[in-house]
Amino acid sequence: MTIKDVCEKFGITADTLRYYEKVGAIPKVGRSQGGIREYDDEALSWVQNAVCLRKAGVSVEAIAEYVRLFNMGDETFEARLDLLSKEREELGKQLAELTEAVDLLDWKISRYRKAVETGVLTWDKEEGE
Amino acid sequence: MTIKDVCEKFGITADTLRYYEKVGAIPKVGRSQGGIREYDDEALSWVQNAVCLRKAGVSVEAIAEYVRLFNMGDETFEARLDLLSKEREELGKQLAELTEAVDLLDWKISRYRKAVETGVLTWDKEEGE
DNA sequence: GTACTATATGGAGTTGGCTCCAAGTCAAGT
DNA sequence: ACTTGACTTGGAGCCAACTCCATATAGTAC
Repeated sequence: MTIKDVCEKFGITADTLRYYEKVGAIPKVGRSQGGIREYDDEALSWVQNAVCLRKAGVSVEAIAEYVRLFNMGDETFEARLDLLSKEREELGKQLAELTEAVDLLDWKISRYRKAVETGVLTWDKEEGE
Repeated sequence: MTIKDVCEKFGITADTLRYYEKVGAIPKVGRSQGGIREYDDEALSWVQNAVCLRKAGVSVEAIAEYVRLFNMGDETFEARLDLLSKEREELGKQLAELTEAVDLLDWKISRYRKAVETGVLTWDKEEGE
């Protein structure tokens, strides 16, 4: 699979993909004789991992650290577990903050729907809503 | 309430608070004769709004746009509703991506717990887990 | 009033994560 | 073989959101 295919598959640019490889967020990708990247299934699953975690806000640095530990072999199971656990904890916090913001927005939106309807904006909670 | 109190209350720096005011993510805060910021309840709720939305990843620019519309008065109910709805939609996507990443991490963590226990890392789903 | 700490301002600097560019190489079509 | 378009590299540039700094003024304790 070429870099272009991978880009399309994951909705990211070739530059981003090369950048991830450069900083180690994915392991080195195999090349053709000509030096062109060829993504196999394993490479793809690394890309998927990186893209998924990045979308959730995990830093490129943390992802790269995981890859580094992975490449060091079986001695690093615990270190990897620690790393993943810490990141998981962060995402838990992030999830709580996101939920809070969603609630805030939903509340405001409900008030503005009413305001658009009635011409008056109120922040009072009313009965029967 | 002084800027320091507000910082402590929300866990952000004074610089950030001044920055939010400068770019309009919160309305101008009242000052003492000497020019020192004095946050009243209304100012506090604007700060809370900004902090909550920022933590969820809403851009400073979007928050400032909301404040701008707010200051324009009742003519902008619909514009504000549109803005909030769009941001709400973004947060919905973000929530889905975050949840996906959490699931990924939880799965990996479960595998690594087993690996630390047994010395062998496997990615096979097993019966009875 | 003096000393000391907090705050104000404008503007420069930093960081993370891309994003773009130049110059060159590779691959596919004709 | 030649053209055209995709891919390569190293490195520069960009943007959002802070973060830091220098200098000056305000408030507080004694």
